[in-house]
Amino acid sequence: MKSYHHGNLKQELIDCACRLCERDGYTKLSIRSLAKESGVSQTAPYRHFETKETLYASVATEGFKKLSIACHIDADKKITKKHLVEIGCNYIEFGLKNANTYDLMFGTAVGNFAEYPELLESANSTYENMRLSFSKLASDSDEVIAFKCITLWSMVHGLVGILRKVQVVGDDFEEGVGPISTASFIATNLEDHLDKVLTGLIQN
Amino acid sequence: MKSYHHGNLKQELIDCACRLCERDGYTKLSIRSLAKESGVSQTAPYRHFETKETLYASVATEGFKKLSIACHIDADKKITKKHLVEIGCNYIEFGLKNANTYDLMFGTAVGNFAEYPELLESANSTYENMRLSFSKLASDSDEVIAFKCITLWSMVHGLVGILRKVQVVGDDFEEGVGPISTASFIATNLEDHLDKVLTGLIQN
DNA sequence: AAATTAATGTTAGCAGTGTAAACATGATAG
DNA sequence: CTATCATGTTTACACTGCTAACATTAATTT
Repeated sequence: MKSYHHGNLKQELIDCACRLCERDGYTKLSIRSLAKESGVSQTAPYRHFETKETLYASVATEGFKKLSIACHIDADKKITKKHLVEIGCNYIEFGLKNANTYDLMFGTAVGNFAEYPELLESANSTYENMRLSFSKLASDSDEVIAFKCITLWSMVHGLVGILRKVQVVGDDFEEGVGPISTASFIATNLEDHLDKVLTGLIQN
Repeated sequence: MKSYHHGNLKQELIDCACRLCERDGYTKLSIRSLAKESGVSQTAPYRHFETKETLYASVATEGFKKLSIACHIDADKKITKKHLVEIGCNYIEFGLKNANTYDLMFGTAVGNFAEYPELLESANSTYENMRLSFSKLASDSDEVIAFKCITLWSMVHGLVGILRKVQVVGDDFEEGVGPISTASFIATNLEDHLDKVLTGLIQN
């Protein structure tokens, strides 16, 4: 009982893409399979996404929105180091639990965010949230805040990457004191770890 | 004047793959185009690489070897913080200048390093080098050394990722004090930046 | 040295992909 | 009611990874 016009195809494609992308990785995602899943012809998606990268951009946009939510701290009052540690932990948790989507967000599948206004906006807004938190931590200059912000971001971003990589290998190997078990240790003591490195960054 | 047997196909394919991968990104790399480039039939590469991932693994292996060299510090004597800063800088420089290869090394194109002994070995050896440097910095326990090592690695790894991402967008936008110009600032003051964050990590 | 085997290369072909062009249908605006 | 425009379909092309069957050369064994 399906009419010629689907009615809600674009959103359904995005939702489906998000699901499949997270399940199998964006590499396995094909426009054709997506179309089939939505019971529509192979090329129908092209009415809504100029190219595959456009679809990727939509999925990545959703990803940044979710990341923003995951990293959101509701503290109107003063923000402490503990809050920032929490933000960092939530960030890393998101990156590890949504690894495939995370790849799409930070990999090279979408070349230049500037070509996709919504994506650029959602990514900037994620940054802006973190920036705001730092601005509530201490009365630093904008430059210093941005500096701290990027430092924390690159730190947690790096941890996501390394922890994931080592974890995969760790499924096959488990040694005594090598990188693998060390990474596992860090992963299970994230709060302490972030606290330690953040202390060096902020003198609060 | 080419004989039926190429003689050195495997190595030529790897070399060619490394070149093309770095030039266009591993996504654009196809076995068929590679074969054509080497003047050999479409399926000849399959005699040397079971699957495309195997080829990726070979390129990634070369990448880790180069990264090892880039991060090598010849200091038999005592190693200082300054040396580690240098290692970090060299690492980041490698990641930024060989961005496409770096993607292959740390992305998900090669799923599990353990399936490719040479890759696992070259990656581990890169880690081992860094570990050795830390062991010459102070007489810490193995656990502490591994901890510091992974922390530095994730830090520089994260910086590579964030700097690249922001740089791409920065080609189109350039603001005053936002993330883009801040990242540029960090990129052009890498040594200071690494020194600052390393100071928090080591009490030397 | 001859014969057998293993390594390496080729041809043909399948199933799947991104995407463009031409066409069909249905919703909407005049 | 009609014209237009957004949306969906069909067909087609060039490309991809990969397999199977076959050809040629190198290496090994007798």
